[in-house]
Amino acid sequence: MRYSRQRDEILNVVLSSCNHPDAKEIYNMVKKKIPNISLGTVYRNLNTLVDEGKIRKVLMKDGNDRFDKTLTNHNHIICECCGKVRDVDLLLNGNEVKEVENQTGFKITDCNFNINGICNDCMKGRNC
Amino acid sequence: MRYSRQRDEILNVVLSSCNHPDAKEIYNMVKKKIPNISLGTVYRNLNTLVDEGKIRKVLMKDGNDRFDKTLTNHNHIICECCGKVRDVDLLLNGNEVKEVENQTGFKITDCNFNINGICNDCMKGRNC
DNA sequence: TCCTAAATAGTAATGATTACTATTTAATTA
DNA sequence: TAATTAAATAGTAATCATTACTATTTAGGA
Repeated sequence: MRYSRQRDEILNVVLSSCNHPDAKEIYNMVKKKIPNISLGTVYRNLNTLVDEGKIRKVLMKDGNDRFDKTLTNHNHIICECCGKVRDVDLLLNGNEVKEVENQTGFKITDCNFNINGICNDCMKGRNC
Repeated sequence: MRYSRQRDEILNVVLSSCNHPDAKEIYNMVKKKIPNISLGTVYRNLNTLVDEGKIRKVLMKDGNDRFDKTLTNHNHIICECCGKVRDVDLLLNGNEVKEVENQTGFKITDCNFNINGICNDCMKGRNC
């Protein structure tokens, strides 16, 4: 793995993000530092960084995946109204894992919750 | 909602499926009865049937969604090796829902688990 | 049978992502 | 320090599931 300024800036953008940015948003942020960076470079390096375990990918049901600087085990809740993504401390406990494994004969490797809901702002009509 | 033979056959195919077929597989099955059916018609009617609550959509992380005849609340476990999808009886219980709602300020509308694992066949080297 | 809006077939468009290729560059070696 | 080479990039084309569009067909009521 060779150093590249592009990958370095991409990592910085994700690590300094407060929300869960998607590839295009990351691309636009990095462009401020490296104006001629290619979108393909952003995608390639995001995947590399995920493979290295330096960031995580959040799979969205509309297919527009997002990226996450938080590495501790957690899941996400997504506002159906405004699309906001929030971290959630909720995991399958050991008993639940065993129960599913017994029920299905599968060996669980990982489990992510796609929780859908309405956020407080949208509930109060602030957004949509 | 007007009757159409196309929608009727599409529903039949999903209801008589044992696995969780995707749109292309459904299209190919229906083509045996209605050779000149359009793929767009299959997609449109699958979405209509989902909206009507007659079938369900299973969101896959590769973006190639599948369809499910089972309407009772359940989730899915997916084999990372062969792609097989199996139903799982596992839901958030009331306490977990409340806890997440308190933690996030979101009102949960629905929650689906994307559980990944290795199925028995693949574990025994039968598939991949 | 006639009429009209709903549904279809066939094709084009969309949009996120990946693949491809000539060029650039990190970093090793002489 | 300069030459070398494989890894990484920029820019563009391709992919692939899905949706949009439009002329044509059709269900079902008058």
